[in-house]
Amino acid sequence: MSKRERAVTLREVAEAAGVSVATASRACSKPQLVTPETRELVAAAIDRLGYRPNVIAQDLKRASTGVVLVVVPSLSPYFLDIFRGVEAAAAELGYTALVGHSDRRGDREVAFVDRVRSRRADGVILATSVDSGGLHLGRPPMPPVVVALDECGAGYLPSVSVDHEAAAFAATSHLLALGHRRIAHIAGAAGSSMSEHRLQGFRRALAAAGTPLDPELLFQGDFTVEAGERAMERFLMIPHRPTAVFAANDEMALGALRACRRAGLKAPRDLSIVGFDDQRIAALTEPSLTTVGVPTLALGRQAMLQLGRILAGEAVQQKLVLPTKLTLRASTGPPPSA
Amino acid sequence: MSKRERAVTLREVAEAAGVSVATASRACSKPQLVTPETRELVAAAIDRLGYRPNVIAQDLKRASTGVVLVVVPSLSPYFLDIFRGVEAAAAELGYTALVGHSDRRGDREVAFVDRVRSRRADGVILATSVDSGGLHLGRPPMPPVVVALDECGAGYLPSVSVDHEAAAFAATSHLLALGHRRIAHIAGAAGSSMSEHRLQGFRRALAAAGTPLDPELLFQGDFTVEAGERAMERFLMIPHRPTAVFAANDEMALGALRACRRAGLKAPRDLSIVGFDDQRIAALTEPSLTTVGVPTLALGRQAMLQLGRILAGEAVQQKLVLPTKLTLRASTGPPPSA
DNA sequence: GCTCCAAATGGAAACGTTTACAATTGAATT
DNA sequence: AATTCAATTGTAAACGTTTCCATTTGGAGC
Repeated sequence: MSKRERAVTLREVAEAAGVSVATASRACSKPQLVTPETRELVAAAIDRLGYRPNVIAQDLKRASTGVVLVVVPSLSPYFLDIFRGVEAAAAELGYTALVGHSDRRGDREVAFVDRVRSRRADGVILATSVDSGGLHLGRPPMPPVVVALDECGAGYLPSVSVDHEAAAFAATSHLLALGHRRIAHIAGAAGSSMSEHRLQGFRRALAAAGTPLDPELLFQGDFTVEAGERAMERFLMIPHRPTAVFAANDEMALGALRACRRAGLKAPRDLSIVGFDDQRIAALTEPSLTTVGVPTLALGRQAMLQLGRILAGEAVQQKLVLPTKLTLRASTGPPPSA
Repeated sequence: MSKRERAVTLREVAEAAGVSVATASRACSKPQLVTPETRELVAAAIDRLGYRPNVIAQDLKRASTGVVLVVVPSLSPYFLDIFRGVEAAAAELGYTALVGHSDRRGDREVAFVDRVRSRRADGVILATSVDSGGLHLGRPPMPPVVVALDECGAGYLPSVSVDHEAAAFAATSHLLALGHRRIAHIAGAAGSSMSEHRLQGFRRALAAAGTPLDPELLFQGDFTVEAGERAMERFLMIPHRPTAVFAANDEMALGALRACRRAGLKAPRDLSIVGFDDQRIAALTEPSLTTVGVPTLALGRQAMLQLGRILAGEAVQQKLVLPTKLTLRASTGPPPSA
């Protein structure tokens, strides 16, 4: 233990000011209940002794901490945008937001939710794949948790998300409209419901256009740049190779782009590429990336507002869905044959 | 307030198990002090009632939280690497690390340090520019704070950093050795001691080589990609333009690179560029970036170890300096005339 | 001058733990 | 059989606040 000297308590302040502890407490937190003179007295004592309230004691008494935890799978700019959205809304509601990253490990997710169970935080926002995470929330009562971005497959947790399926449908339709017929898909991490919805949207768009899906044009990725590279390398070895690729996120689209360049192919001349997420980097690549924009800030903001309602004991809408926006940039164009 | 039902307390567990609160407490935290039978009894009751200890109460009693806060200026991958270093060491020492970002705002830094003053955290690691931040730590006793990456100019806080000046000297010397004589520098944010040390190293290298510094070749940046672009645009307008540029971080080097490409210049053929930090992206740019590697993980790790010592009441070495490493990649070469 | 009331204050009980101390056991030592 | 001791448990006092309740005070209204 530290040999740091004991901190100043409210008792000592009260003594120094010549008032009772109760009055000192009131002077701090409910100034209107105390005469201006006593207020002055206490303020002077606080200043003189360098008193800081012990928030842990306050939290224990008040049975709440004013802290919400935002759990993200990785500390990447994308998720941090969601966090920023949460943070802004949290500030408005008088909460403090802190980030924690789960590294996509279920046990770490549970550890964060446990912080709520053990009263170290008031609520949790999970911007992570709940279903894959093995997050078992155990017996009721359900802790105040809101899922952001993804949704809770089991349906027992409120969520704020986007319609991944519809967005993927739109992205694929864009490629079809440009004239592409052989379109490949690089799927996201297996077991993530986000990945599955995006894949379904892709499938539905092809079906709607009457274009059969060649199983060779489907690659099981995991959201990393490397997966994108491997996928594209595979696609390029197919005799009748695809003229367009729809990746389930920007990172994989980037990997695909890089593999193309290495193979001497230029997008969009030889091949069109579409990403998903509209991460900052998507606008900066060469060529810039056509991608599906996800309203990360709004997602975080709404998740926090939902959580706020839950914490206030209000009822909340179980599923909130925010709109996406297909952003056309330089990586897509008509197929080479056209 | 929430209409959530009151949580199960240790008292209820004790009653259910037919033992005293003290025994129940011991069964949880000091199992060796209790007979196996009682242990069983308590465990069963805990399970039956779904008891979770109230950590806030524990913290209050123990007068410590086991939490350390890592304050970073921005949630960028670079700082998150430092965080990861802290996190790993924290886990070894039995602490939990949480990130907070200050947005380079002094008041936010102070707010985080205040969290330890008000006992919500045991210590703080500041991976941020202390001197510019207006962080006034007020009267003693000094809270347990360690500065990482930067150092505390005023010298009243222990720090773990690298020798920015020597690293900048090495980077500049590399360019000189390649034959460059007109070398420009894009400086970091004004008021950051890191920026100043890097600038000094640059100056000293030129001086050591007997090369005078043209004031036109010095640009005051702020660590952003945009600053790098603007700097390079300025440099390219100079009649006798530089053949090499040393940027105070990778982001600005990237901006410079991009401005070059737009101007139709190719690195390293027409111009050499050196960055600082060796962020992940440095290896992925086209061309890949020659840059000064900063041991971010080790920096975080050592900072946490220092903090651990302080919290244990041990004396610590005031300044710890870790080595950097110049990583040669594809963005540097001999000047065009050579 | 008396009552009544609001405002200001103090005393003390909470909040849910941990732990110092005391009390109770039963076995081992003499 | 008396003594000592370790092991196990219980009682109660903390930790630093907030807040309920009671008490004191000084006017205002009669």
